[in-house]
Amino acid sequence: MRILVIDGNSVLNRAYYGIKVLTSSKGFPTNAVTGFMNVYLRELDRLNPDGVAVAFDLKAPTFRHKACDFYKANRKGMPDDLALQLPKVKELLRDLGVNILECEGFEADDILGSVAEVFRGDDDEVFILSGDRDTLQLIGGNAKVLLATNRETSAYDRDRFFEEYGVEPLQLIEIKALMGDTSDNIPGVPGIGEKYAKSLIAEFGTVDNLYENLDGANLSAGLKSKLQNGKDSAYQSRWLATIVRNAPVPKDKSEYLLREPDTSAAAALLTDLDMYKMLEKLDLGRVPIRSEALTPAPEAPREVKPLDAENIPSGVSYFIFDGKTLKVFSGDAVYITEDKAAVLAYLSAEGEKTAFSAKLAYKLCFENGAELKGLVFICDLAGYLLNSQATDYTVSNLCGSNNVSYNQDPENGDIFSLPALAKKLKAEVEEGGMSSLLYDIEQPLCEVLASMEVLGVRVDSDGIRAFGDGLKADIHELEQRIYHLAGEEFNINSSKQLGEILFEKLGLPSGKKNHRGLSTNADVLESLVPKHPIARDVLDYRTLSKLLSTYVYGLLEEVCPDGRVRSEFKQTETRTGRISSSNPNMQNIPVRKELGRNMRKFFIAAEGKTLLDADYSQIELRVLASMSGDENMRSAFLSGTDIHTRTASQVFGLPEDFVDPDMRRAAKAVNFGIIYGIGAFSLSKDINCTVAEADRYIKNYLGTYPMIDKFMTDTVNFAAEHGYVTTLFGRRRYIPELRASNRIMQAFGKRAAMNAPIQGTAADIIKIAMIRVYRRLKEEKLDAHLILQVHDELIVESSEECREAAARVLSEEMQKAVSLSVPLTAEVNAGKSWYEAKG
DNA sequence: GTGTTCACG
DNA sequence: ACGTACGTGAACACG
Repeated sequence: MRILVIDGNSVLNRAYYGIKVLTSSKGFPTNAVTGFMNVYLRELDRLNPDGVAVAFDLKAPTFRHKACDFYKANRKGMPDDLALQLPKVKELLRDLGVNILECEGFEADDILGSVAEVFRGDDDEVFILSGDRDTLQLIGGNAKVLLATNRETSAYDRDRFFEEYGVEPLQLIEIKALMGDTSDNIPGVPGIGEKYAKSLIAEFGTVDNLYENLDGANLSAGLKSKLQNGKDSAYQSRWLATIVRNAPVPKDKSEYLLREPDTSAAAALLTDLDMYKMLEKLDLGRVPIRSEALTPAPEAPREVKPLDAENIPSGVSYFIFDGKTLKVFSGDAVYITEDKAAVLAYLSAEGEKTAFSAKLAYKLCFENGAELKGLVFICDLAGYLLNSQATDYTVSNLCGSNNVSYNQDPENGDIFSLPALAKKLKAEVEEGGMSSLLYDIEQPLCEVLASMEVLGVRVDSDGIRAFGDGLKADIHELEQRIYHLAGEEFNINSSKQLGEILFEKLGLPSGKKNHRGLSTNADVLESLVPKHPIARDVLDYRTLSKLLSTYVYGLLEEVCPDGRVRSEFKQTETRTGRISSSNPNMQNIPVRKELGRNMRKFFIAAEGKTLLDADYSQIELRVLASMSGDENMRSAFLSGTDIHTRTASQVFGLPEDFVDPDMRRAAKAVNFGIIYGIGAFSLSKDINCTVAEADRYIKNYLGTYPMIDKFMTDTVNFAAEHGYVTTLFGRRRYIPELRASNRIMQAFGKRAAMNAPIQGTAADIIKIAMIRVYRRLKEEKLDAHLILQVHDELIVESSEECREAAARVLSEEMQKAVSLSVPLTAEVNAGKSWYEAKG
């Protein structure tokens, strides 16, 4: 039979270090479990074995059959967040019917070797899966080793091994005896490294043979004495490196067969860990979950019937609308229709409605002059508030992460589950203090975004095409110049090929490395400008081709037949509470450099209309001033002077008149850095100074604004204690990274913790402003409509007549959206195009 | 499908 | 000795 034997500890360990951060919504680490299962399932699928066994070290393997005191004495203990996952993997494997082997006094690799001994029959095939190259010594006979990395697995048989090592698999032990292995605390012979070890064993075959013939061997005197002195260590190391094959594993082959899985238990465990992808991979998505903690699923309704426009369910109802099919749960029946008239009749009828998601319903209503009535609860938005870091919000995912049992009906499980889910979400949102955030901000905003998506923005396609033609000509010219300078034609877009030209052929100095080669990013190219003319050309080429492919071609593809583009504004996408924009992304249209800024000339108002552009001035810094309560920063904003000049003046201790542009630039960089959770290294790169200088700037800054310093410290402490941070309006962001064992990860968590309350509060504020602007334009019956949002900027398309009134609405509603301890200011400009209106 | 690069706030 | 600002989306190359 064919058997797969896995070194559980080693594969789990690789998985843990291979995947960065992955946790359940409750913060339980799942990176190792996920990585392990991915590797396991990949191999299971590929090999289709009859039997599987997973070997683990027993809990306290301080000494084993090899009674050496130092053995693994200083091997570092498992990180906590890996140790937590070990029992989960075992439990999951048991649930899936996989045999787990643990033997007192033996390590996992000894078990592998022992199992291989059991399967030595002519009809047997053994595949040993491990992340550890030590295991390669087990190759032989009918045993192959699969060496697992996170990305792929490479299979080693005897020939492949010989090709790579030049010796037989068993001789790996002899090599180790000489060279040792620091990760396993095998000493080897002092002074003998990999190179000598390999060549000595290639020549002598074994350690024994080497020592027997040492005297007459043709080796240098130094080498000989090293070997002579290290003889004891060599034999001890040889012993340590040997995987034993006599662990007490089952001798009966049938014991290794896969057992019947307990799918219910596996599904419950995966659900608890928020591992929904895995649930689907294992095809357990519809398995009923046994758990007393779950909110019971509603009884399946008695009937499923078509929805009739003449006979709409009234009263309390729940609906799911995907743009085409409408499913309504009301009373004890489910109604289904794809008929637009019936959908509109339902949506515009009275009655208390709960939606899974509502934007598509709003859009349908807008497009047909109907009104969506009675909507009181939107589930996906509630789910987003409870955990903004999920990747997608589906009924089954939300049920899973909120302990609601998902109805297993293959056709209508979603709609059947909705009432219980909504009830639970509502309670959770309230519990989290986010009711107002949901009912006063997110839910009303949904209608605003739907309206913006339906309206879209007019573009000048001919203008874009003409601009693109100009770019094309310039790009062609640059291409020719670059090929000439390089002495050959190559794909400039390929950083690999470009790197070869720059760093190998032209011999230019390379800067940073990324793990795929040498970086060719703008920073590196900029540093090469004084050294070679090709650098400038490549930079220009990059700028132009970015404009052409992303903006010119990308945008033209998105233009609707009526000459407008309709971006999608996603409300459950970002972890901070911002909205995102896609197809096309209207939030990253060029503006900083003049060439790109020209793109904005092609976003125009419709005939007889004008664009109004309003943007908040320094909203994030004002939020920080207000939330931290720093008097110095507050008074800076109250004084009304330029904030960066003011900061420079205070940090450098000079009157504002004495602040030169460099000082202002530095102050500005620190102001931004503070918002992002500053580090001296990055600041120094940003303003081109030494790390020590940057460090001093930061210290001066925090000394000048002591309450900002305290606010940041308090925020990180709160996050460490509670696992999340909040905005002024109670929006949460969970920061599981703070619990990671990895320092780099933790540092990232700290920065994210410092940034989220600021970025998130600013996001909350502009959302409030959007709702108020939308409502007031409607109340005042102005021919003016919100069409775009770019984080701190709102754009309204208005008739010429309503222009003044609409501008007033924008400015007033943005400024008074919320009352902070510093004023919020917004500037409004008008123009025929976005370029003009931007001021 | 992932990584690199670069556009925005 | 590490790798270094926060949050996004799109195009392209490459395996």
